[in-house]
Amino acid sequence: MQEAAKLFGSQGFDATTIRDIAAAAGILGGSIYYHFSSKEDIFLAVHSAGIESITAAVLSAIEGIEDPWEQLEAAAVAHCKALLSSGELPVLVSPYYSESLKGMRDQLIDQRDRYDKIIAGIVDKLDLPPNINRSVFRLHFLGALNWMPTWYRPHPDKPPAELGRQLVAMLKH
Amino acid sequence: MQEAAKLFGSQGFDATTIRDIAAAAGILGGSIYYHFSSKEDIFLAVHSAGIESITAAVLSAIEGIEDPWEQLEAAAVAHCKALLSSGELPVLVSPYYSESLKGMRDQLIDQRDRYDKIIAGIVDKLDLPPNINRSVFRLHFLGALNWMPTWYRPHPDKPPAELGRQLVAMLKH
Amino acid sequence: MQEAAKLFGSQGFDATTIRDIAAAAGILGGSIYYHFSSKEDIFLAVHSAGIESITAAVLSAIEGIEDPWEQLEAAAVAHCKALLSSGELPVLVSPYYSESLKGMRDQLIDQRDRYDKIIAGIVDKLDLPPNINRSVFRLHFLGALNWMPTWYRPHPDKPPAELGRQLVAMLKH
Amino acid sequence: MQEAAKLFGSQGFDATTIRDIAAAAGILGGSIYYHFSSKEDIFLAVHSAGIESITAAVLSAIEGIEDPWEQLEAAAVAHCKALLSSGELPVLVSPYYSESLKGMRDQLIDQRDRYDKIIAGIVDKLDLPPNINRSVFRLHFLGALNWMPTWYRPHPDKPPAELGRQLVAMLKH
DNA sequence: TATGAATGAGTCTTCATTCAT
DNA sequence: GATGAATGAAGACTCATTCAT
Repeated sequence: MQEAAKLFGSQGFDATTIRDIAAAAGILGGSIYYHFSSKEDIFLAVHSAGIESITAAVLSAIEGIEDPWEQLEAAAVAHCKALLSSGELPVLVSPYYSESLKGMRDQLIDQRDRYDKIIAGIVDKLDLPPNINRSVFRLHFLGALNWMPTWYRPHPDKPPAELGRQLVAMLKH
Repeated sequence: MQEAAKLFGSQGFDATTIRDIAAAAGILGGSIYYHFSSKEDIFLAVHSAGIESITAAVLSAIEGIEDPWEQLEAAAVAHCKALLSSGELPVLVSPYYSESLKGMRDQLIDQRDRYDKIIAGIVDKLDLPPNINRSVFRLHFLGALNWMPTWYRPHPDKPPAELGRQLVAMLKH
Repeated sequence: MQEAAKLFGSQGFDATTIRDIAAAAGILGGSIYYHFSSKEDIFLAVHSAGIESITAAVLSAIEGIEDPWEQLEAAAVAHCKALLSSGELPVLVSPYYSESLKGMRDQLIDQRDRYDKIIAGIVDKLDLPPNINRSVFRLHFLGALNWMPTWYRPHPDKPPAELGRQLVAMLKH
Repeated sequence: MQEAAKLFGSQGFDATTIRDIAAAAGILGGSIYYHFSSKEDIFLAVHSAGIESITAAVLSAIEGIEDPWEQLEAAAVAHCKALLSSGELPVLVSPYYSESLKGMRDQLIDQRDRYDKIIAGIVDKLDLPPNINRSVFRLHFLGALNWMPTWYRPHPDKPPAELGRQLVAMLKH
């Protein structure tokens, strides 16, 4: 599953083949089916574990922090680290960009739901101008974060954590 | 090309087949190759046209506006409209999520470059606290925008334009 | 037809496309069908012209020569020149190597027949040991000649004519 | 591979489809790719085995023979038998007649090289008039032999072996 | 005579999946 | 638990051929 996470995370669902995953795990394609019943099954498992891990990282990061803005910053930083410091990067793809993923759409959304709620909880406590819709705020906040893998290339001056801090600085009034 | 744009935009590159595109255009698969020499070729053409259209929309939206924040808002609104009001929606996918797209990465980035520069021009004139990195600002701004197709479902209360306005409201100090 | 001869001669029947030929002739694929009714048709025409030209070359080369061995040498030299000094090289492929050509087999053989008879006429007059079968002699003679394009690369020390002379020197007792 | 050899040998590379080969082997098209990674791969394997088999046949045929002309005859006979008595006929096609084969040209020539050297060794020891170039001699000798599949049809009066004997008789002074 | 556009069958190749061993 | 071998559907792409203009 670690190997699968790496592959799905770096190549996407369609471009990752069962044989890729098997090879990375040191077995043959067919053997995968002893452990999982389908490619979607693997993806769901990997996705779930990814969400789990990012959720745990965020929860532990905001623990003990009172101020909502500071919580948001801690969450952003944790999210960035989990997403960008590859290794076994959490799959956080959008069902939007792949027809194949659409079949799993509902399950994927379910898995992500708990994480979304945690962020929503923080956003709710934020001191925001009345014209700001908190739901849209959350979606744009997560959107900016999730788009990062698109452009981010490791660089000493801009560590993942810094990108999270900057985002919150941009948003905090 | 309009049909191809719709399909690429809604299903992604891998999941869109040449036959899908041909069928949508009312011809057969093989006939596509009279007009384009490969699937990548079609994508590049569609992507280029998409960028072109969104660029034109933004340029015309900010024309005559002096205040940078107002420009940013106009740009965000134009971007949202172009991206979300389907019809001939501009393909603005991320090469990150598809191995196949990675082969075109450089060309895709080249095409997007001019648009990026326009946004960068606006961001440069913005009155921002010194601790904000303008480059990161631009990337998060565009990231939030580009992630929208992931979650947006048409709804009378939240027209595309409103999402753009909200984003700028969130960022403006 | 000159262009078609060059292409068929250098790439073979299967690898030469109607569009290749058309492009070489400065027109478009479809336009070919005003002049020929099929690809096979073109090939047959080109093949026929090729045989015609090699036949003419050989006939004119042996004209006025009395001695059969000298005739054979003149024929070999003419054959080599026609086959190897490209330009519009005569197509002399073997229906053996291409399933597609097999459909035309009989017609191809008919066309080649007259040329074969000329060589057979020369071989008949040759002073040969009684254990040599003249028919096999002719076939091996032509076989060696026709295989040349396989290995021959233009070289000042070994001009096409010399290869023909050598072959006859090898055979003459 | 035996089936592939037969097909490549009788129809050529282009006209032999993967499905042909698979069907002859009693499996489906896709299954081929478990054993070979491409059509060229199969051809190379078959060609190599063909050369190997003809080489072995010739080596064993000339073993124990001292006289070079007798060696040449033994070699010619072995070559003819291997080439014409189908069964698992060695592919010995010419890269000249197929554009597709040209891509493999160098590898094909490499494979054939060892065999060429064996024949060259025999030709070197031959008692030949000084005006005969031994390299050209070898090429014409092999040319006549390799062209045989073009015209040979099994016939009790002219068994493959006899054709080899005749060729050497024609050449021996 | 030539063009532009389309057809449709066919080609190689890929890949998730199955299953007997 | 794993392997080797196969399946079969699907995909991109090619190309001879057709035909209205």
